Amino acid sequence: MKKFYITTPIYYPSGEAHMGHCYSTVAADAIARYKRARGFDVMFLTGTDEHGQKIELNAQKSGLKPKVYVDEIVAKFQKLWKILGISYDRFIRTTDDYHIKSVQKIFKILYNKGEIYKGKYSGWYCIPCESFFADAKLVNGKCPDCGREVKQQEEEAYFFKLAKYSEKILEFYKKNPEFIQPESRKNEMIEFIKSGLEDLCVSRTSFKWGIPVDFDPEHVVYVWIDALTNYITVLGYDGERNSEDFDTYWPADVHFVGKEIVRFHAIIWPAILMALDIVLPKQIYGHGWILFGNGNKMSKSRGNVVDPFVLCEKYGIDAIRYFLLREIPFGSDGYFSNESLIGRINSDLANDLGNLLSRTVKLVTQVNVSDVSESVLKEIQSEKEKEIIDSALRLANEYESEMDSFRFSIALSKVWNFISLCNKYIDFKAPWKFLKIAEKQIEFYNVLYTILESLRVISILIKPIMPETAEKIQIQIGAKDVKNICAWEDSKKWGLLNKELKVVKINALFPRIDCEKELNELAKLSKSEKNDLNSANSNMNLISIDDFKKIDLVVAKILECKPVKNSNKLLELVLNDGNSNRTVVSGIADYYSPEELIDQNVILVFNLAPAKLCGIQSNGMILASTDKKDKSVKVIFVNDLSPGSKIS
RNA sequence: CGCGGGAUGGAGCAGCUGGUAGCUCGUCGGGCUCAUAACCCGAAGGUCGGUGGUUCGAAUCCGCCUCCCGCAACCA
Repeated sequence: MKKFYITTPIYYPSGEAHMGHCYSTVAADAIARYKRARGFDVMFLTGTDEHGQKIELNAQKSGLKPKVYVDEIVAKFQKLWKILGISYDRFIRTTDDYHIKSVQKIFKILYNKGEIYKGKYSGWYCIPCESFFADAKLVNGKCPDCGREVKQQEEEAYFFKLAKYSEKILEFYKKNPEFIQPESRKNEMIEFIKSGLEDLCVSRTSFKWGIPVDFDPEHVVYVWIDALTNYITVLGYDGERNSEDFDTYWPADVHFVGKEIVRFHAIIWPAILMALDIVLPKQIYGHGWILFGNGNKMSKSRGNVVDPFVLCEKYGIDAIRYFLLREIPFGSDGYFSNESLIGRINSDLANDLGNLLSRTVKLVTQVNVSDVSESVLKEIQSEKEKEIIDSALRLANEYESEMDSFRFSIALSKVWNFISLCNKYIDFKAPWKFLKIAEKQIEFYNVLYTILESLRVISILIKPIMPETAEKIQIQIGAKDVKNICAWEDSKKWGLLNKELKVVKINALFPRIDCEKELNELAKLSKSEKNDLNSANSNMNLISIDDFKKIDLVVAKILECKPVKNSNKLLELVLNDGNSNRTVVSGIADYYSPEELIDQNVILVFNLAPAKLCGIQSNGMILASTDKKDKSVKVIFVNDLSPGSKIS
């Protein structure tokens, strides 16, 4: 049996699962289901990448141990996958015992081979902050966080010899032109490599939440070797002996990843594998992003609910799965809005597909003949039927070739073209005219049998993407419990349905949604969510009067103002605070021209630590507000107060 | 000259190995009544960001320009 190994990225559980996670995962699930249907032995992997400083910090903030903190979030991911019908075969957590052990072994092997060496990471170190900073990050040669002195200091760290693989990787791209998809991302990678790779720092001592390097426990393994190796450790690879799963499924047929992490998968991951003498995965597919709030006023004012739990519950998982894969071409970015979601549900799912099924089933209940023989049917088939049958039989192959290249959107649109053809066919034949004419019953039957068969084909093809809907269709057209008519290959055959038509009328597949009403409801929902959040925050973040007194606020007059070079957001201001002048850089260039600001009095945060922005030192900040209504930024002017006045 | 993506009827997109500009949604008119006010037919609507060039002919190739959006730098 041919195997197919597909993976999603392992997600970082530092926050809730969102639409973006759903996108990669639903896509991978659709392919996994599709390949299984076509007879592949599929291994579909997803999971979570649970180590690192950010998790450590978040856990600390919530007063939890890191593992307890991630356990909670990971459970939510798994719950969401269950709701969405994600048919993963394995779920790896980088905190799983077997993974930890394998990573330690892999690290050691690479070290023994000389692929990893102990080196010195040098940089500017701030002792109180316990942090390293690069040259560019320093402010006046001092710590950007606390403003204190920093020292040039060296820290031990392990490095992976990434640089030496530059040529080999480029060569690999050449030999395997399909390795990085889509094409445009490959060019980016090539450019990146050509600009020069450096060895990669693969251990940290600055935080503890990670897999300890077992022969040097001061260090924890940094994300690269910890996370990327999940694709092989899950199969039982531990660097020493291969496991049965590894032999069966590796190399991966495709890693689905977001475009932001293509680089890690296309450069670092291959280098690690080369160092381990393991063959490389066949393909990295970098899909686009789902974007929200495209400046569309309508959707903004109405609010967008993007909580996948809420949306699945409201519209059903198949609608969401369909929308994600149909609306946005897999390689490009696309916008999500409640409006476009409802639009798709109404026009594609309710009107086209749902209604086709509904009208057909109703008509079938009114036909007065059954068990018409094959030969009689063939005899009365006209050009129109032949056109439908032809298209139906072609459809599966076309669909396959799109799905094999992960072009979900095009694959689906082919199916929907066919659905549209079926609707046209019914209208052309107008079978309802034959309803009460006895001698026309066979023709009546013929039309309906043709559509039922078409629906059977459709249901098979959409099943990987819309499993529930496919099943509902098969029940209604009487195909559910009939053997050997709804497997994948049956989509390439005609006339499999029982000639004795048996339909089951149930509820509409996708009830039409009143768009206006629904959008208002969703807006209310998102509003109440926001309010909950606000009230929660106000309870959590109370500060004392002493905290407030730490901030010195002073009225200052803007004397000069000019744009900052190489920046479209920053303005450089010279302020007089009553005693002296100082420079402040402010990110308000989008909202104010320099002329508007000169001679105005504003509120200055007097004792804010200096910071360097675009190379200019900023001493303090001026107060401004983001308007709740239109999100514009407005500086708070206090022209009736004189410069130097204290605010308390 | 930091890197990259984009500018096509009201909206979202396809076309970009050059040869009468397409799709979906929306709008308007008509048909049908089996169906989830669904379905079918038809129409209006674009000098394909601007400009110069190559060509018999350019949305499609080349030069220049303008504007948008990511990333990077950075919104103190």
